[in-house]
Amino acid sequence: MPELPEVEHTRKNLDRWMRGARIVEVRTRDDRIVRPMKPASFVKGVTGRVIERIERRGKWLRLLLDDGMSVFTHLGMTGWFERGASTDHPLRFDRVTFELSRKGVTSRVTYVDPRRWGRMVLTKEDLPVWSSLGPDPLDDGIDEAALADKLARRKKRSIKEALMDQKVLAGVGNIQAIEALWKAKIDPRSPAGALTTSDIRAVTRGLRWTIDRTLADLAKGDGGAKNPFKIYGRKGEACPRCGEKLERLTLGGRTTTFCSACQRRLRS
DNA sequence: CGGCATGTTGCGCA
DNA sequence: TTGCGCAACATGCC
Repeated sequence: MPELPEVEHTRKNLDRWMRGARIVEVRTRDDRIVRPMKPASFVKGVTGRVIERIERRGKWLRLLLDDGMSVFTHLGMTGWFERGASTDHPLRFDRVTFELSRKGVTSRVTYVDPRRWGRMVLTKEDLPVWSSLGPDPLDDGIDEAALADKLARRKKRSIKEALMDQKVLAGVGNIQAIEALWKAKIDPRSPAGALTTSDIRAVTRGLRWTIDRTLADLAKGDGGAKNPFKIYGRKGEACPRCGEKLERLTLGGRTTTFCSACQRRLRS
């Protein structure tokens, strides 16, 4: 599920579901999600704690506990959180289950993750990867001069790979990069160093556009039946802007949809 | 059955 | 030292 908009949506949910609640019981038998900690140690460490606040940076979430510890969480490719009642049947692919109590009201929040690429790390210190993240487009905004600097230092990388580098901007993933570059009319293969100031402005606007749009879709909460994106996953379909056939290639090991007719290929 | 998947990390090599 | 390409992780779904 998760790129920046989905994780932000998750943060809002967790804030409503968990903030101010006490963790009265935790269950996990999965030794991958909480690695390198043992499941039993994780359970012991969080049981009885009150969740004071939920933060997000890029695709990472952080639950701050009342004893100064934090649970850093990453959803990997297929993780999500779901709320239910303490009496519900366990969910398929449940990995970590929190039984909560707040003002005498009990509830359950379950971390679900079929592929188990997600993480849940209980620690007092900031996770190094959390500290190394670049600015968050939603929380910090996108500073075009700072972005230009970062792109200049990765001048030979494709612009798409550079945007997905979490040290450049935190939270931009495959879909958001594809959609933003389409909006900016820039070919994803263009070297990062070839973008002019106005190209960088166009990319910045493209990112804001796709992030806001995806967030709005999530807020509507309409089951997510079909692909809500303009070009992601639409190889072979007509470009919604110029009508030419959308193409696909691989960049940095990731599938990339684009329109060679209306996305300009920049050269350095 | 084959192919593909919204992410991150670590390794080997130039 | 730095950067790049790629496999690995584990499993579902079309």
